Amino acid sequence: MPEQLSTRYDPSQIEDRIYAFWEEGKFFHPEPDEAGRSYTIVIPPPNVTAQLHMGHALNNTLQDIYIRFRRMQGYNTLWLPGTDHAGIATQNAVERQLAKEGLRREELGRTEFVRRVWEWKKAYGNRIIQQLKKLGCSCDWDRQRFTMDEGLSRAVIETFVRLYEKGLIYRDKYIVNWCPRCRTALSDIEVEHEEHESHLWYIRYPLKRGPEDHLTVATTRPETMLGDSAVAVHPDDERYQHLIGETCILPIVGREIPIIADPWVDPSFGAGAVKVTPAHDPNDWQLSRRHNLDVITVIGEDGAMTHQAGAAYEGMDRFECREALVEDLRQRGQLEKVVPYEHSVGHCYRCHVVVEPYLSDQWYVKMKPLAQKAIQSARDGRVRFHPDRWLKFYLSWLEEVRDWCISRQIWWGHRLPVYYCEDCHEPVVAARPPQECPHCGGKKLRQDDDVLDTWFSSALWPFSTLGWPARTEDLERYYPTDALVTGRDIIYFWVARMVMMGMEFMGDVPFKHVYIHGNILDETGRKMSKSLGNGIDPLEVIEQYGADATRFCLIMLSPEGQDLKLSRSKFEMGRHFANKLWNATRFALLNLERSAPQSEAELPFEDRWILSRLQRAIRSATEEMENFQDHRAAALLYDFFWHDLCDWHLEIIKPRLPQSATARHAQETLASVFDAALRLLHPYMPYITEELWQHLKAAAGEVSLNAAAAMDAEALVVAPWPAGDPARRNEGIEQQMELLQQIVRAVRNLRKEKDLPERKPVSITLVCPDEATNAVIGAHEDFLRQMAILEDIEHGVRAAKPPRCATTVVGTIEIFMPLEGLLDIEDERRRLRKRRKGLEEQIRSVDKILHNPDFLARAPEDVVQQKMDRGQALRAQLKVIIQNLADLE
RNA sequence: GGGCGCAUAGCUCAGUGGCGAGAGCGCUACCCUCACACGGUAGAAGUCGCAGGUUCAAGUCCUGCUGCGCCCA
Repeated sequence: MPEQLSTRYDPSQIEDRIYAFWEEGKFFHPEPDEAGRSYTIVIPPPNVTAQLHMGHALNNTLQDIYIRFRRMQGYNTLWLPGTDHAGIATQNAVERQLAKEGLRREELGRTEFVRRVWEWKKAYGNRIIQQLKKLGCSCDWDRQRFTMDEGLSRAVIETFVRLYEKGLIYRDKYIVNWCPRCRTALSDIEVEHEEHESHLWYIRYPLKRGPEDHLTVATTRPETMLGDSAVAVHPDDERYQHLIGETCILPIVGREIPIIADPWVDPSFGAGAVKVTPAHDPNDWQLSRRHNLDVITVIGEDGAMTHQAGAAYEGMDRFECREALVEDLRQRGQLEKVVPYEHSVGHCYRCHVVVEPYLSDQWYVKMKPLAQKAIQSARDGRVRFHPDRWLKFYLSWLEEVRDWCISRQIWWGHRLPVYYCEDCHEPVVAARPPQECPHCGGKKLRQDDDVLDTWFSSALWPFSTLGWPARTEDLERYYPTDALVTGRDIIYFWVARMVMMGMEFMGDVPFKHVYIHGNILDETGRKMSKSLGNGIDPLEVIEQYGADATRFCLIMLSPEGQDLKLSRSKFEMGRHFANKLWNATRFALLNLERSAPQSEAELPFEDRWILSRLQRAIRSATEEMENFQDHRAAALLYDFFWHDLCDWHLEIIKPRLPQSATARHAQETLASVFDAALRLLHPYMPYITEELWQHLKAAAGEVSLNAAAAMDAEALVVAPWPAGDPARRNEGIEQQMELLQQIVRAVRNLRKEKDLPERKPVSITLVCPDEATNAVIGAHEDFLRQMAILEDIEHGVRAAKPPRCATTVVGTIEIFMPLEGLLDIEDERRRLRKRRKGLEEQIRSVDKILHNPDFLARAPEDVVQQKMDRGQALRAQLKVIIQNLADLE
């Protein structure tokens, strides 16, 4: 009850209790057979290893806002949560833990290691889920999924088998991006390119026919020369015509290798001749297929030199070998020169080690046919991006997509449903382990050791989580989902692949809208990262400022899709607003405690005004939310609540409470405006609004206010979104209020400028331009008296100007404040002259426009009219100022 | 090299061709007034990055340039 509410909002007293209340009430859990259109979001599953960071906080706040908004609008709303097994990242994390025990995974063996990862998952995997709850996320936790769950694993196997049978999955020997640290292949997009300042080494390859002649090749990776099997030049390169078909001697190694011609060679690179290392460069590999060259692997899967690299280098790390080799070449005089060279080097996106091109057998998804459908569905507008510029980004990748390497040489993940016959060595792809080889009938089959890329299972997320391949009620009801909220960095990794898989297996897009939000940066504009240590921990922020403040600030600070520079102090704004919300509602509650007598009188002016303003807020907030303009909706609600409701309405009605002829009206208005305001703010600030709304509901019920009828929902989280009521809009009242507010501000300003005490009542005279305006003033004398702290108000069309007074003008209403002995004539003249100058300048600029015949001829009528009105108003004001100035001369 | 984004008050940012260009923080002055000092009232503060162009009208549209950031090659 109200007296229990402290004067400061303390989130720690409320948040956990409210969250438990929501969970017990099962408010987040929809049933597919319930009425209403559905609204569904699947969470971008955080890595099971993850801890909540600011990016998650923003991402999930946005999702929660849309989910809560739609839930209140009456949709059958599902926010499906879960986590992702994050193959490489999780395996790395568990290996680090083992290392502390002095163990390596190879010592444990695969089965035991995987068991340890599951144990680890059990211990730490739920951490981020708890953190999402802290943030207030209204996910349906009963439907929580994990990519390694039995169901999702079945979906993965099913997908693999079907794609294979369709010819869209194949195995090939090819140069892949290999991370020697993680010891696995990576897909193209898992490699991050960085500019490195390095060197270009020019090496002399002597010719066989006469060692005094040589050919110079340039390379950025000299260590690979140990695996060279040719030197290539462009067929049209005149410098080398005579050498094509000859043989040269590979320095140090002494191997004889051919000089070949191939149009792929860029004659402008280095000296125009390139060394060919088929096992360690994708282009060289292609070239070797065309020219039937030997393939010699000199760098192993661990990044160390193999025995094929020669006894001198075997076992050396690739970079160590580079130095040793360059030194050896130098000593033999075969190093022609070394020039500084900047080039882009690939790094593993998980561990940041330099990626090595590595020849191996891997499994691939043939992307073109799948991409085609994904391109089409976005072009057709069945998938829409917000902001829409990301559509181009999405399309540009899909249009040039290369086949996707999906096999990973790690242990944690979905093992490939591929079996090899030990007799005929043919691969067999099957959902269940086959009893015998379909090719030769052999009984001995061994499953492939590799697991699938984690993103392969993530690509199925929008339907695998709903039960696919089974045709479940959930799948029928909630697929396709409505919105996907994510960051731009995984548009390729995840968004595009989900669309491909959704189109392929469900025959429909996985979501209709993709909302791409910005990234969170630190104060200086750098990405927040663990290694820089510049991150702000959202849980600490929640602790310090409250979850609602955290959420509200993230939304207010991040307009659609823009990055935001964040610092801890920015969250103060949210805390202040939460406190304002708390205290204003507390004020309302205190005044609802006593019941006031019924009244037949008409609803007072200020009540009708705030109800009209509320209507405006409801309509705009709803519209903005429907267009994914959450930050605009948040800003306008902030403005409505703080400025219209607290600064004006609450201040005006104070004297009417607790006892007056219209006290009851004030109560009714308070109850209904706060009810609506709390509903509108609920998606952004769910905890505090739920708490306050529960109090409001109780208080309104106790004094049996009509407004209580609208509060019959069990909880705010499932209360209906405020409905617009155009009948409540009143343009005339809003305009009158605007005028009154201007007068109040003008008087306050005058008082301040004349150094009069703020609380001491003064008297004023208002000279109105017409009777209509005079009537408005007359009707609201009490309003002015109260808000501007006035004693006597003289007003009339011909009201007399008092002697020795300060003057100001609102529109064409003259405001006089008698000062008698206090008036400093010189100061007053200065003030009026300054005002005159300002007005003259404005009139000049308006006149300039109005004197332009083209403007009058071409601008729309209402714009012209508006400008003319403005010119007239300014002139009228100027006239008043000049007259009053003359009075002082 | 190609593409995208950003540049508006001291700071962080809103701004959907037509307003005296706004907010929050900070700053100045005065107020602990019985919802709130996490507050109130009033105020100062801006060649809207630069140069052209389109338009009756440009912070807003177009072109070029500069600076910063991101993506792809």
